[in-house]
Amino acid sequence: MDAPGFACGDHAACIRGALGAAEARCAADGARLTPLRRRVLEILLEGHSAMGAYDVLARLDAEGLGSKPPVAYRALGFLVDHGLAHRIERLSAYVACARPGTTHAPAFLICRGCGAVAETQGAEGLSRPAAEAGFVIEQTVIEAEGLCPACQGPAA
Amino acid sequence: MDAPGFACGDHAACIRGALGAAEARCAADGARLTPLRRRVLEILLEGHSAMGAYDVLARLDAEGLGSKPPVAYRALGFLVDHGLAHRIERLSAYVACARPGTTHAPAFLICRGCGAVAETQGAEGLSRPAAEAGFVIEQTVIEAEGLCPACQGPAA
DNA sequence: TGCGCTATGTTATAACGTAACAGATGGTCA
DNA sequence: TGACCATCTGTTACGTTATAACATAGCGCA
Repeated sequence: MDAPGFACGDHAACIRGALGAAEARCAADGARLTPLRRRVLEILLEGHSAMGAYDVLARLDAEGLGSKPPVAYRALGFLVDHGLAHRIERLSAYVACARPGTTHAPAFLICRGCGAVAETQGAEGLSRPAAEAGFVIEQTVIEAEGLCPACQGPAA
Repeated sequence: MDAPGFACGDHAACIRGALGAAEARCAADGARLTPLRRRVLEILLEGHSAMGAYDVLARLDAEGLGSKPPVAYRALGFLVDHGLAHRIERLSAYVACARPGTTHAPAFLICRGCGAVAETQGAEGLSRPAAEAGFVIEQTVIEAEGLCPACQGPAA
């Protein structure tokens, strides 16, 4: 996936790279990328857009890997905790991280036409007002909803 | 309520002012601030922090104004549509707008200690990456979670 | 072997949200 | 005045999202 873009040139390579980075990250953290967790990450990567926890769960169920909500939520929680996936609050959904391995405050562009989600650099305009209010930021949610290039031409 | 702050000097005055501004805004929009909608706005203003739709509904129910979810969700939807309240995605909750009457892309500072929510100016750092990606922004969600000044001293 | 840790499996339920239809209210216009 | 229309409110029923709590399994190691 390109930096702030909606297209990745080679999706198979994109997935392989992300999985490799995820393994490196887990090794560095002393965390275990178990088969279940790895499969959930793959499912998110394959979709290349945000998926609801129950969508992921349906995939797991079809593969015999689990059928109850906590299975999906725990795996997703693990991925989010380790920076391998992000939760999109606006959609109550999850996406694979486009930049695993780097600590970041990501921002997301969400297309309401096709549902694609692009990850970009976190616009840190919040620092100044937070400092003025004496507020200490721990996490940020920065999401924009609109139309991606492909969905702008035809009337939505 | 002060601009980016967590305290309002005089809450009763703060509520009166917000209600007045809401009435002006509805008049300008040709929208009707019915007793139910007005009461929901008052409930949000009294709390001075984010409330879940079901918390609002419980208040309405106690006052005999409605007991079913759609009653609360419709009133909250009206307030959000007219810029009189905002939805905080991170909390699945709602706050009264601190700046009714002005069109804005608000940002929020959410204290995880006391639950207070401060509204600040929308940090528009998203414009540049969006433009680079050819993305047209329609709405933004900009929220930071952390600790307000009052909750930083004592260990959380 | 038995302990302790982490991960996974399962039950049950809580919390959040909405589609669809029914009734009430108030304005307008022939 | 009365028919009509639009909007708001009331209600049923259900769908979606999420988590607490407890049970089971596997693994390393003293």
